[in-house]
Amino acid sequence: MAATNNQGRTLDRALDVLECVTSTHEPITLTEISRATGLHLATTQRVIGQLVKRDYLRNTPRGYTLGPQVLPMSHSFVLQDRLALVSPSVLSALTDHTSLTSSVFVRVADRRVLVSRVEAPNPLSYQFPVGQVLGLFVGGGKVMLAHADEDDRERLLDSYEPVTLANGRVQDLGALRADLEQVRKAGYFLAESERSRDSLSSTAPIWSPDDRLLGTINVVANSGDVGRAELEEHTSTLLQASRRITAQM
Amino acid sequence: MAATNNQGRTLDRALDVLECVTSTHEPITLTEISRATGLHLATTQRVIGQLVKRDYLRNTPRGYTLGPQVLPMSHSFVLQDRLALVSPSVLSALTDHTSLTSSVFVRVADRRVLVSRVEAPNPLSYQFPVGQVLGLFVGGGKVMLAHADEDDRERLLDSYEPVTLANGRVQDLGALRADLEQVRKAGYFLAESERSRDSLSSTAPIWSPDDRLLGTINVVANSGDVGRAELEEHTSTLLQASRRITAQM
DNA sequence: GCGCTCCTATCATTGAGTGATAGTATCTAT
DNA sequence: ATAGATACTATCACTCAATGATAGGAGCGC
Repeated sequence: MAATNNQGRTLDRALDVLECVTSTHEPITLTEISRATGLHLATTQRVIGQLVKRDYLRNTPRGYTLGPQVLPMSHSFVLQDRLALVSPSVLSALTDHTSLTSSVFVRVADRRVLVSRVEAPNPLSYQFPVGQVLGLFVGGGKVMLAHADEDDRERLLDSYEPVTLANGRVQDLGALRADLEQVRKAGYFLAESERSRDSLSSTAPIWSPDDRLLGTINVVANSGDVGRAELEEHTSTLLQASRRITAQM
Repeated sequence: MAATNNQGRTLDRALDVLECVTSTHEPITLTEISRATGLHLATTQRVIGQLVKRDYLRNTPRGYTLGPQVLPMSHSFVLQDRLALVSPSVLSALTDHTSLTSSVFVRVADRRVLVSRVEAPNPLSYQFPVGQVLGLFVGGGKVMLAHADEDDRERLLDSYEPVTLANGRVQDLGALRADLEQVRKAGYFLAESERSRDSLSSTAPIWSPDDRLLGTINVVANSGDVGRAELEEHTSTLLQASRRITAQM
């Protein structure tokens, strides 16, 4: 599950367990965790015991789930993190101008995580989706991947396997590389039903004042409501929103 | 900061560090964390190094803050936890009937944590407050304290120091005990400007089908908008909402 | 310059984490 | 009922990773 380093092993293993329960969005049993993480059953049990004692995990009849102790951390993160603090007002303005749902993602390990979102006037889902984890190989994830360090990017691409997009197309490594090149050239990426069907999204990178990649910002629409050309017209607004965030960092 | 057990020490200490950064809602330096947790500087540094490497902490110029890796855990918790899943619909109905903001809290260690909230038509704050941590000695916290196990409750009361409520009254141990008795007798608690000024709240316990305390549910209003008598009238609605949650657990 | 604080790196010691083993509980199938 | 899975809990000797004292850099103010 993670690098098998020999320093900080105990903590690393505990975090492996936590992330294992996190990525499974259903209750998971002790033995399943043990298998998924590759840890000895006894070790797994000891770690879990500690995490349960401190309310990071909870033991339900159907297996272990995350415990309520994880909530204060996210709450505190949102109050501490500069990007999370700055994003909402910029996203509100962006959604006002475009009437589209807008979001900010940041890179976490080999994924991206939703940090802030403002729903369009006609909201899609009720559930608060902050913390949702998505991949780097489809849709707006490509923007994050395109601007990653070269060695980092190549490491990720080495493990890439072709996937079928929501629009039916099979995306092989060549097509992905072409998109990444396109992202770097154009400065944004417009995805047509890549991650979910009948949706269009446009994504731009967010840069720090010293030109490091902080995350991505995007707008998303239903294909029925908005056409590709119409979305293209919002490109300058999107890029401007990105720069407004940069200015406040 | 936590029990100085000799089993699971490494993990316990790491969690101490995490919770230390969590409770401080501002960046905090290495040495400050070392002092606050009582850990050796070298130990603190090693733990932090691991947590940073895995994006649970982040190193800003002004000190350490939480990292984006904490967000997926909360997201997953909300998708996994029965109470968090059930609460929103009940809270929506409660807010519809009362026109008041309604919330569900659960106990975490010696505190309570906001798990779900539905804002009143005239929303108070924009910021998403789920994960906010509050105490057990004021306002709705008393409901949670009143129904805790006796030894647990006495342990908490042993460390109690009189506090000044937002309404100006000083609450000594006797007054607190009287309120707890009142909570158990009446089955709910009406607080007048205890935690924050010019606010009224009414809080009821949430029971599991086998009569264990799961959390609390409450409604809160501005003193200007709603009087005490008016809030009392919503008591049966509040208790009914609590029972609706119990029925779905 | 000196002194102070904060952070990083090194390394011998040791005790906490480890994992094999055995024991218990629960369920299904026959 | 009995057998036989499967899932979980408890025990304990070994050993390797966590520990913390120490020393070394980096930055800041006086």
